[in-house]
Amino acid sequence: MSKLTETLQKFVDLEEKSLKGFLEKGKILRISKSEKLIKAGEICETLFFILEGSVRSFYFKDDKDVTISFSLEEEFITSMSSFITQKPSYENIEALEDCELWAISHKDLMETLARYRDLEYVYRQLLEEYYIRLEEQLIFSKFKTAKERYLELIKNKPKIIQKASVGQIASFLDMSIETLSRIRASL
Amino acid sequence: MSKLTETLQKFVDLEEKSLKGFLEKGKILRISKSEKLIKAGEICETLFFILEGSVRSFYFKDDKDVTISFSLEEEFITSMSSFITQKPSYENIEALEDCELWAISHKDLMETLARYRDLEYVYRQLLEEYYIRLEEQLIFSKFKTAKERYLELIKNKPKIIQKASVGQIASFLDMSIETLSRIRASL
DNA sequence: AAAATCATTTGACAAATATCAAAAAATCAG
DNA sequence: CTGATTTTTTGATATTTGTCAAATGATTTT
Repeated sequence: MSKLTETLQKFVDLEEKSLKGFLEKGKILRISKSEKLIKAGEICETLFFILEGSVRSFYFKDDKDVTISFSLEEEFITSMSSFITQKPSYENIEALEDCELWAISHKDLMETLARYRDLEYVYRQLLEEYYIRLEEQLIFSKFKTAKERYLELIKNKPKIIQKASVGQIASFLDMSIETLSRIRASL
Repeated sequence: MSKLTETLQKFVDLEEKSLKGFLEKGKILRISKSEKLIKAGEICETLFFILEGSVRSFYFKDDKDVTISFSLEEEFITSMSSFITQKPSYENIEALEDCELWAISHKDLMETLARYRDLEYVYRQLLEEYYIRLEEQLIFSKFKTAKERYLELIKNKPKIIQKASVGQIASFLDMSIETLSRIRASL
């Protein structure tokens, strides 16, 4: 749990009561490999923080599933667009391995943010951080070749290589399974 | 200026003094076609709102410039990562045509957000909106073919077709000038 | 352990797009 | 207006990556 506290305190020291108010609104939950946190078509009511484990977010394109992101320990994860708009999600999120998560409902989060000014400030900074990351991902996908994208993934999230299947990684990197297999063979 | 007010009020009715406090921190500025709002290498100190005109954001890849986004009237624009982190920008932003902008400095914005709670809330919602848009763009670029990406641009931002050059649009859509030219010929 | 299922690799070929070169069209300067 | 420059289009070819099919390897089930 201190992982969550540390992540929150990265930006500013929160007052004790804000931190406490926030933490006690959440629940710990454990899910096992392949279980879904969020299902396409449903409204995403929950923001998760990964205490242990890793998850994968994906869409369906025709019949195949296409990976959008991988998230590891100490990251917040939700179907952002569904969580924010409270409309049905297009995205699925599933556990890549057994996970321990901290979870807070949309309603509780909104109430907590409204109550504690310093928490609202932290939430804003989190949003900013996530925005920048997404922007980096977009630019990265524009500028790099298939091989460079793979090498970059190894550098940034090496753990993913062990935890996700070739198919999941390939769709994340926007290439076919075969192309990824050939890139790996060439290294 | 009421365009800016409307955009802010889209989320919640701001108190009169918050709105006033915010608006009077900004300045109106006019720039002519091709002038730069933000230059790569410099720290981006300003958040702009486009009252009239349109702008283009781009990076340099080797020697060529690659368009990252187009922004039209009634949108906020800045080099988000530089503005947020206050580190040098990798991004350039230039006017596609003569523009009228509203501009607020990072320092003034931060002070204003700290002073007016309801403004901070609006800023958060703006961030959320921009996040969702970026996410859509990322997914969109993953799922569509060259032709579909062009048709989507026509649907979403038809004005851009008139205002930007073929080269600018091609790099935005992640294809060569020649491919774009052929797609246009085939319609 | 053998059979069955699933995931990954390899090969042959096809499709999409990029690159290079040149022609045509549009824009600009004097 | 006219020649010069730039932008866009068109054509020929090369490259990258995808698709399909088969082979190999790994994992699970009985």
